[in-house]
Amino acid sequence: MKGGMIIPEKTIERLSVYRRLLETQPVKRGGCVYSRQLAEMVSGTAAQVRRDLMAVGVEGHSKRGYCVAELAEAIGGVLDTPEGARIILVGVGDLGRALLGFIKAYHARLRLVAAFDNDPLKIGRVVHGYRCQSVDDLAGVVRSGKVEIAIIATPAAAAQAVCDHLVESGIRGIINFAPVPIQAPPHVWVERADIATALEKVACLVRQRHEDPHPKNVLTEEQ
Amino acid sequence: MKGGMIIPEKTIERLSVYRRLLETQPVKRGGCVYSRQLAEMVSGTAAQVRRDLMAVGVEGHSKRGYCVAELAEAIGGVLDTPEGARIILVGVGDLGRALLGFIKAYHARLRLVAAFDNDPLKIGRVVHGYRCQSVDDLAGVVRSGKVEIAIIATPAAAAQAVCDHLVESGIRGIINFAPVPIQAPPHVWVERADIATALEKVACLVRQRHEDPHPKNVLTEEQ
DNA sequence: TAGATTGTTAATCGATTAACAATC
DNA sequence: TAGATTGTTAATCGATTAACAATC
Repeated sequence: MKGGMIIPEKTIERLSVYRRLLETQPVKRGGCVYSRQLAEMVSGTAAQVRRDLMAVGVEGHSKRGYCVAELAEAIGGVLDTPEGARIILVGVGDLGRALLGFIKAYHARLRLVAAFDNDPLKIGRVVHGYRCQSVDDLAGVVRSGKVEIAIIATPAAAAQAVCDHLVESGIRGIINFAPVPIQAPPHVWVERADIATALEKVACLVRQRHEDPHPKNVLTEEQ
Repeated sequence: MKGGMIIPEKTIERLSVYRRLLETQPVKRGGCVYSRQLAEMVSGTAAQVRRDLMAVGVEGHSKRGYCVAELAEAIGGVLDTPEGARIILVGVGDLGRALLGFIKAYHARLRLVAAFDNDPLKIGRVVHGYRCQSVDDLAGVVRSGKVEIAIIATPAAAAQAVCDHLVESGIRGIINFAPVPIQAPPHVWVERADIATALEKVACLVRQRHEDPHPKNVLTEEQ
């Protein structure tokens, strides 16, 4: 990949998935994969896989495909912060607990700096090896710990206020699991992770498809 | 909305968000909202909101905007299954527990038919009011309970096998929280809900933007 | 009326897919 | 060589945004 250019959002998502597959699949003979094989694993097309891999700057071989080890390393060069991204979690309920488990599993690439809650019963308790702190300490920790990313796993009612504090403290990216949209300035990337919407979406799509096996798009229907 | 047509995926996602905002925001004076106001709440454009609302078949008023109550009801007509979508959960770990909490909060629109795990210590236990059953009963429950949607919240290693059982039992939609892609036939809608990818994506995007404040797209760069 | 908003079409933008010369 | 695959450009597709007549 040439320097100073950005990789499309969707490509980044797929690169993350490709790498996890490369790391967990049993090693292919010769340690190589074809774009066609990766495509099959993600239910995509070989052309798309090759286009995605263009962005990471690895070279394939017309006979052998791509070297698995080299590919995984090159994707890491695109996705990873060398020392691991510095991250905090706000909201240590059931979902927060689950997220701490995820982060722990990815400890090589993600550094959890702190976890926060406003419930006095939770403050001081240790979850998945991380101690829960008071949200009153949030701004200080974000600033002094050079935290780049925050996960909001609070109830809907608290999300915007937490977001505002994070932005003010210099956060750069937020992953929002609260079932409500939050507003942040354009220099802060907000990733929606809205479970309620995902559930409603699938329920609706499944019903749409059931009721009409060959539906047309409402906005582009031909007469 | 005219019958027999499908609504774009992205529009469905936004309709879900609009409705939740309409239901939770303090009622505007006169019980009306403008497309511009909804747009601001979701950090979108007024044109997009109006285009989305075209699909639900409500009429706005050039002086008053849209009637909140009427709009929320009309969105429900598009999104909701009248009796609530029939859903199951597979995997009652931390994440599964959190999801049961979410589903409980949406009990009017989602009917949890059952929750499953393969851990003998969990089977029989009650979580958020739902009793955990053995995965051995999965196929039978899906078939006899006419379950449309399943949530996979298992470890990565179990996801594909669970998916296969679900598909065989006649499931119509799957939301996959396991950090691995699953393969299903085209008549089954699979929605990715990959937390590991979301974390890696935001970490990468935040870094990209930091290193180059005015980046170009790697694939469409002009010379 | 003047001004703001809706409903809708056309233009733009970005992402996916098709196609194919170059390679082994 | 013949055949499959890569790397890349052009074509297609779908989603977003701009524009504007109709409305109140």
